[in-house]
Amino acid sequence: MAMEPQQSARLRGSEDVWLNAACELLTESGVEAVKVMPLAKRLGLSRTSFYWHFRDRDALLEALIRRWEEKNTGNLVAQTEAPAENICAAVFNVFDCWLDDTLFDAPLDLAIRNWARNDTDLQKRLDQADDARRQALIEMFVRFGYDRRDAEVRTMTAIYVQIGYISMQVREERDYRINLMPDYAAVFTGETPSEADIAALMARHGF
Amino acid sequence: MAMEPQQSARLRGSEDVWLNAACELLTESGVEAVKVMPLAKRLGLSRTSFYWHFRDRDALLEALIRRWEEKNTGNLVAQTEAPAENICAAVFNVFDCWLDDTLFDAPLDLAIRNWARNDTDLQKRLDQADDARRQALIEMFVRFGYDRRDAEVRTMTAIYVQIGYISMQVREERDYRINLMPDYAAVFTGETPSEADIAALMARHGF
DNA sequence: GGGCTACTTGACACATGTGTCAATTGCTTT
DNA sequence: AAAGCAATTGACACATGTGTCAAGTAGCCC
Repeated sequence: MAMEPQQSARLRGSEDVWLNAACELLTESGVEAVKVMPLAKRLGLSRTSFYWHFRDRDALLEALIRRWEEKNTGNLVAQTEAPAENICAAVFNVFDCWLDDTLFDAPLDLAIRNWARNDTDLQKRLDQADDARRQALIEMFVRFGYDRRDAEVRTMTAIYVQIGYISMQVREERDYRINLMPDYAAVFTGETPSEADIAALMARHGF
Repeated sequence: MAMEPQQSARLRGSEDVWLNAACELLTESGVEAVKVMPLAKRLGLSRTSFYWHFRDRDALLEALIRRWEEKNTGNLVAQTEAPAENICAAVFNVFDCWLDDTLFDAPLDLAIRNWARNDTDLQKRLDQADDARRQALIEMFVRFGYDRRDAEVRTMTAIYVQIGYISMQVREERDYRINLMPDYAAVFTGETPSEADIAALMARHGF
């Protein structure tokens, strides 16, 4: 055991080490799997060492929630507000989230959703996040001339598709996915995206 | 405790009693919650009594999977094949599943999906079910003149919306939901449903 | 090299879960 | 009322999880 070189430079960071491992376990197997004992085994550390960094298991779970809150919703809302010439280009801005892991952590979002089903407090925080995302998308459609009711249905279509997609854990090649995006944009908006907008989307993501 | 009259007529059924309780726990809180001890507590029975009806916990879980397999996919596929005059009417036939609990158990579907994430065997069975549903929907769109690629995108939109909807556990009034259905049908198909088809959908569900 | 601090450890106490077994209860059938 | 089967039970043995504590180790600053 413990054949790794002692990284004397990075003594600080043990807290993050536990948190990262917890995040992996959370996204791989759900909250129920985030237990101190398996975590310790995975890290090759003593189980009790955990309690030097976190008060208890609950403190670790709270840290996980904070990490999620600080990442996903903010970027998604920002993408709906990015400047765009037409509705398809605006939708493509949102699609950036599904192509760029630094903008949105889909597995984490899914894990939080599943967790919230058995945790009333977390469900409240999640509802707030969902509300913010919904409002932002509706405003985006309205800004491009859709009437409110139509904007709401198109927003919910886009949101449900996104949640359904990550919920089914689809494993597609990146280029397969990006190739379908113009088609999805057409369904979501009812308009056919222009070649220029498609090219811009592609270019942003290295195609 | 146990104030219920002893239902002497229905001694047989204890197995179902455990299975139903397990199904409730599964849909409410996930597989991790389907444990013999809490189950016994909920039923007001001794924990060990369970082992007279099932060999072990795994046998109970297997029974839960069977119950799901025998219900959801079959009805959904059947609805895609129901006779229809046009694509909107066909989509409305599928929507019957989201309005009639006897056709499709959405919470159970969600619970199975979450469970499958940590169970390779179950994931395989789920993949087969999803494949069957996908093929059936694609054929439905193709039958009404959509080209294959378009049919695939529209199918995946419909499937993701459905999964996303149940994954987010939306709680809407039945009549609110049915009122939006013509709008969703329009997004999914690109066609506006006729008043007659809308009226038929409503009538089938008592509106 | 002595001591500080950051971090790790094993032993202990306890809760909740699984599964086995021999004994018991309570309907029905005769 | 006796026998028989269906269903239930408590005691036992064991695994995995949580959290506390006092003692131990490693790097670093003087």
